[in-house]
Amino acid sequence: MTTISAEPRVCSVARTLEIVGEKWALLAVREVFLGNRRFDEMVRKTGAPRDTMTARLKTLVAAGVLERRPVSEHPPRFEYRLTSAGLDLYPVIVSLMQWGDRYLAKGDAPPMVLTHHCGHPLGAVTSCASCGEPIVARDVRPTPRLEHTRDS
Amino acid sequence: MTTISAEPRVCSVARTLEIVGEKWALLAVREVFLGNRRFDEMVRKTGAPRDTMTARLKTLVAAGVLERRPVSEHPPRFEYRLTSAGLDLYPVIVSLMQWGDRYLAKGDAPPMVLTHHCGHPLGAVTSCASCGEPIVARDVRPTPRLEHTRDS
DNA sequence: CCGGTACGTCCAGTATTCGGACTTACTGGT
DNA sequence: ACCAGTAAGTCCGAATACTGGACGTACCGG
Repeated sequence: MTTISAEPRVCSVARTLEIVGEKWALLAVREVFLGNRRFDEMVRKTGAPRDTMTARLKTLVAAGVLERRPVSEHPPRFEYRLTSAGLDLYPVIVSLMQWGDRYLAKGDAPPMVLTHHCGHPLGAVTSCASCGEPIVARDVRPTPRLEHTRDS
Repeated sequence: MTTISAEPRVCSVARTLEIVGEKWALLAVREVFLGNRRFDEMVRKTGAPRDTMTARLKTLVAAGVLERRPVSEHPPRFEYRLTSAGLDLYPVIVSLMQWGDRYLAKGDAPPMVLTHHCGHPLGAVTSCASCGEPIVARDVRPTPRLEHTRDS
C-alpha cells in the first residue's frame, strides 16, 4: 500500500477560487455588500461587460453565494441578495481591500472607507480563533491529510 | 461645481484583484506560503500550465508580491520568495480557505489543516482593529470619498 | 406616442488559457 | 562517453473566455 499525494493539490483555496476566482465575480459580490443588488447597477459600478456579468451572476447563484429574487412582477425586476454563504465571504472582500489600501494606494488615501458600528474606520485583523493572536504566516504549519491510499 | 462618482468604482478590492485575481495567481502564492518556492513545484502542485505560471510569476514579481532570486548559478536555478507585501496576503489566502472548508467540503473533512503555533488547528476570525469585535457585514457602513470634483 | 429604464441576449473580434512538445543547461550513474 | 533525469522555461496551435456594442422586450410616465 502506497500513500500518494494528489498532484494538483486538493485544497479549499482552489475550490473556492473556482467559484469566486473568475474575473468580475468578487466585484459583483462587493457591489451586493455595498447594497447594489440590481443587474444594471452592478454593471455600471464594476465596469464589467453585461455579458460577463450575466455569466458570473449565474455561477454565483448556482454556487449558493447569491440568490436571485423577483422584486416586481410587472415590470419584471430582480435583485441579487447574499445568502448566508455569501455573507461569509465578507472576510475575503475585506482582506483584499485592506491589502489594496496598504500597497496600492497611489499616493493618496484609500478610495473608500468602511466605518464599523463601533464608530471607527474599519481596520481588519485576522486572528486565531483558539488563542486570539493575530495570524502570521510563519506561526502556521500545514498538516496535509493523506488524500488517497492505493494498493500496490 | 459638481461632484461625480467615478463610474467603474475606484476601489482597493478591484485594484488588488488586478494583481492577484488572475487565474492561478493566488494558487502560486499559496504554494509559496506552503514552502514550495520553485517553478516546477508550483506547476505540479497547482496544475497550472507552465506557460501561464510563467506569466503569473512575472506579474507577481512586477507587483512586488514575490521576489525571484537565484539559488544556484551553475545549474541556473531560482526560487520565488514572498516579499513583506506578499506575506500580508496571508489573510486573503486564509479567508478563502476557511470559506472553502465551510461550504465546499464535499462531505468529508477539509483536505488540509493548518496548525497554529498555539497548538490548535487554525480557525481564522476577522475582527475590527479598534473594538476587537468580529466583523459582520451589517455592522459596517461604506463612506465613499468624493473621487473627483469638476467645474460646470 | 415618445423617451427612458431595467435586464438581458447576440454577435464578432480579441485576448487568455490549455496541453504538449521542445530547448538549454546541468548532475549523477555506469 | 553515454544515457537518464531534473529544473526552468519557451513555443505552438486549438479551445475557451472576455470584450464592447448593438439589439430585444417589457414596462412606466408625460
